[in-house]
Amino acid sequence: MGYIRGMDPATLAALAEPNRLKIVEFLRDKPRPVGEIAARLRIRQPQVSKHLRVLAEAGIVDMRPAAQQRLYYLQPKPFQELDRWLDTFRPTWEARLDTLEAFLQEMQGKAKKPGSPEVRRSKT
Amino acid sequence: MGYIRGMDPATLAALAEPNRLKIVEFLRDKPRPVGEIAARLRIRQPQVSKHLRVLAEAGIVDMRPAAQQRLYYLQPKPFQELDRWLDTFRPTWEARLDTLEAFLQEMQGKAKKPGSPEVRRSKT
DNA sequence: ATTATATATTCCTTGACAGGAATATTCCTT
DNA sequence: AAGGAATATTCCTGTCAAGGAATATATAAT
Repeated sequence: MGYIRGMDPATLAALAEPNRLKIVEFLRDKPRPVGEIAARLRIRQPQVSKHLRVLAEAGIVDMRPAAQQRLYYLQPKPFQELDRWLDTFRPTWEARLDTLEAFLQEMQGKAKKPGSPEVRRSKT
Repeated sequence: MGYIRGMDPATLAALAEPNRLKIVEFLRDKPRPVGEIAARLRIRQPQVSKHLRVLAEAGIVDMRPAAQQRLYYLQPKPFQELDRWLDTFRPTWEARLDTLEAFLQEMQGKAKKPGSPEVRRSKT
């Protein structure tokens, strides 16, 4: 653990596995016991338990025992973290084209070769 | 390709690799040539090219040639997609505790669990 | 206590992937 | 045309993660 600042790759890695992503989406509505997840997603129970462990270690889910069952549910924190991370890209989305043009200009001047090549600009 | 609806795991997989995540963050501000990325992140050039290929195949970056250089820049679409996906969880974040409690109630209907915390419903 | 139900863990095998090193390719310069 | 600079690709190797199968653990019911 760590990642005081920035996005934790572990969160993304946990979500990147297709079956785990489906599990997360299945948990979106309400907590679910392991067996129900396995039945719904047609994954064998041991694999579901393993995936849930990975998700839990990433802080994406937590669990509450209920009799022999274990009710798994989502934790908001990783999603909020991901959301905040995405926020840092919004400025880029909008200014992207401008930045590209500006940067191309800048590059051509800054390129350490004298006699800079001609700038190719796409027509609009 | 595919994934008409829902989140594409490939996007997450591409972002999950630590070096690739750093590359993406480095590209946040403006387009960069491969060599600059390699120098800044202290990764060997071939590995950077490979990572960029993965990112490109995931639609996260695109490229524009400038002389012998290749300027890589971010593509907004995957981020927007990720953002929309996150939106589908927002309702859950807020109602999470309620849902949990409600579900536990329902569960307890057939299985009593001792030590269960008192139910506090913020629902008026 | 024994049995049943629900879940977790272990062992094994296989495939994917990341890094290193060397080489190929592309484009510019002279 | 030849050489140089920037980037891409290939081959190799080690590591790690995911699924299958079997088994262990926890809790409940009888």
